[in-house]
Amino acid sequence: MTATSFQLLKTDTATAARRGRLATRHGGVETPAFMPVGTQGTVKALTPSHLSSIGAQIILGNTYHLNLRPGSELIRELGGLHRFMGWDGPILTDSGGFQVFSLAKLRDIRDEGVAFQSHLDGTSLFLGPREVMVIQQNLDSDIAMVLDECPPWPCDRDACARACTRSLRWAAQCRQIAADSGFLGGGHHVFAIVQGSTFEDLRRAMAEELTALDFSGYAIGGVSVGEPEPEMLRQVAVTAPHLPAGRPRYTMGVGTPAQLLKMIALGVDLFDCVLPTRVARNGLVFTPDGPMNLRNEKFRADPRPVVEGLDNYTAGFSRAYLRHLIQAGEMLAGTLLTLHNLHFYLDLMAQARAHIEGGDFAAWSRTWIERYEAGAEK
RNA sequence: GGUGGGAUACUCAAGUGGCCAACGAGGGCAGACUGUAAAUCUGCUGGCUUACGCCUUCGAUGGUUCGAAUCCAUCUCCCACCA
Repeated sequence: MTATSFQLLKTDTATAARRGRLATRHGGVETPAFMPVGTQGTVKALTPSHLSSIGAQIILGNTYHLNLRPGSELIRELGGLHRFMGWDGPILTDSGGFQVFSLAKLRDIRDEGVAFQSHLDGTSLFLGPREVMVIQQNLDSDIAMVLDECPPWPCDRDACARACTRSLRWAAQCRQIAADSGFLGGGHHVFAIVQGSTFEDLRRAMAEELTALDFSGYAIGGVSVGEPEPEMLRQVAVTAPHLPAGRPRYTMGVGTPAQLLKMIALGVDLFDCVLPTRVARNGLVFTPDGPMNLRNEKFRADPRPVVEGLDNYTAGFSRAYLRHLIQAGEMLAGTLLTLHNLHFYLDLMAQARAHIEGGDFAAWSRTWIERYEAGAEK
């Protein structure tokens, strides 16, 4: 039922990079793609029209957060998340698995699911496979993620194996619930998530078992949880080859611009990360020469745009003005920098797609990464 | 002219004999941020120094004291009230 939803248009010869197209009920996604994160039904500081203007194809929402506030029932009554937030492109919703990690002090993992204590008011909230699928169905998510347990780094092998076993069972249950409820038949997707921390054999085994269950897409989870970059890349490198070639591959929660290119070369198609949006609100912008802290005094009178040649609304303002907005605590700073950072990411993905199509992805990305990392060290 | 109150680092503002290079806030400078408990958090903010430490500071000058931002005297400026 999902076999034709992902089209592999081209595979790079020098790397494992892929150029693809994912169909959803709310339109297609050209891959490789970066998905801006809109946890609470908004990509922070931006309007949907901003997102469209910089070429965003698909955004994220979050099961845990939206169910706590305003509640998935309410969103269903009001026509689903797309209508509720005014975004009619595709939406992928995370299952709350990351909150197992990020809200570790406020939850209790059981075999049946995860009992959370709300970070807002302390009330109890239970998220099991059924709950997360019902919530994501209420949200009318185009791509629902299975419930998973995202273990921290480092993680001992036994704990990791238990997390994998639980996550695998939850994935199978989510898959079944989605099929029984008609969610899958209605054209929605359910993506599985491979865990396994730093243990290659656990990752491989989980990838193979999930593949046998036939999901519409496969995510690599358990990265960007505090591990050093080489370890992160290794985990992606050892997992991606065990995922089915005909389905989209999604590395969850990463990364820097250079990391994205490195993972595209490993055969990853989709990414999401709060980095560009979060750091934007803290004054940091991405450039081809590495990140740049616009708060710094050296930009006080700098008349140049953030990055030459990147055409978006923010490009009409000087670094000096943007620095002024940051210094003055003006919220427009968050908007303009977020717009820039996301456009930088989305434009980078567009370039990657073009170079995969053009057959020179390896050389282009090597040059791009060299320049970026040389600038980042300064 | 008289009486009372006040003058502390970039700003506001604590501190009334040693624990004071001096609380706190703001401002400034810098760093962090990777499936968002984040428009957040952390560090520094007299000078020299990696640090130990040394040096110069609390309106000015002089004094008391082993020791003063803190006590005394005089002066300068500011505020309030009375003439």
